[in-house]
Amino acid sequence: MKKDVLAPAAEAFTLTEKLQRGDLLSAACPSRTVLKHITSRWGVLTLMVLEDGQTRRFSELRRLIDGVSERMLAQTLQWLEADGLVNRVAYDVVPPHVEYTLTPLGQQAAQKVRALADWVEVSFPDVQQHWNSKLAS
Amino acid sequence: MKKDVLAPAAEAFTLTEKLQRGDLLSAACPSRTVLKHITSRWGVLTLMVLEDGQTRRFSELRRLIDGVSERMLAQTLQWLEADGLVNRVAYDVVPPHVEYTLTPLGQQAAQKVRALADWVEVSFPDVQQHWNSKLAS
DNA sequence: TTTCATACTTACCTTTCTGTACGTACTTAC
DNA sequence: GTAAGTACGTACAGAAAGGTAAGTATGAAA
Repeated sequence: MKKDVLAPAAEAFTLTEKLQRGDLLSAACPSRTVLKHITSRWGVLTLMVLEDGQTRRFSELRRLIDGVSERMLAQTLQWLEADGLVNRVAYDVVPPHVEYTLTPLGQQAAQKVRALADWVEVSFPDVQQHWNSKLAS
Repeated sequence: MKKDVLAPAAEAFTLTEKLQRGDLLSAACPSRTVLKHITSRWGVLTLMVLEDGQTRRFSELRRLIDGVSERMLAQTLQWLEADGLVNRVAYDVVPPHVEYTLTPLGQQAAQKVRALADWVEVSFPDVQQHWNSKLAS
């Protein structure tokens, strides 16, 4: 059984690497991992929900994001947390209580995600129309 | 065409369906399919590359998007074409020649995608720094 | 007293994704 | 003459994603 990898192995690269902008078109660029987390099936929806700045509990997120399983939500939140996009605060109480919020970095990402998501929702009728018109051919 | 055959059901559906905005938070909403295509591993990169408005040949895209296999690029382009985001023009010549462009709808989507991709590339150093700082804990 | 809710984790298994390899029909370059 | 490029389609297989079910400690509600 293998453990889920949250972040790639740490290389001892320093200044040069840290300061350089990622290049998504290069297969080897680790920025692809970040894109993967953000654009993952549940990552997009999670960021979308948190984008309004509200603090949400795990169970709240689970209810808001229709269809996520607990397993996947937990995994997605861990990815986003590891990337520094979401903040996790756990209270050590008996019925567990954990709160999630976006970090400043996460807010930025979430805004881009929301813009895309909004576009999809708004433009969906157009896409659907295209689907329908293709059926006739 | 077969539209007539489907008329009763289709007719009752059309208005509601065409005019309604998608709801990505609902598991059953078909707009999730569109999001899936756009945010798919190669979908994002394909839209990114086409975003500059240039017409690209299949092989060009393959070279620009480092790491895609022919199979996946073809599949991705078919999804985007079916959704009305990209335009495919095939010339019936012997060594195949096919050109891809964004449709107006696709341009809109691509702009949102590019904004997100740009953010990822620019903010990647921050994420990386977060990865590194976590290693110490 | 039994049940439920919380925030996960883990094991197990199914579904989906993705890469590799091969075929094609013909032209151009070497 | 031979190899390479073009834009795919298809079959096969391994990898990854994702769902389901079960377990946990405990307080609160029924």
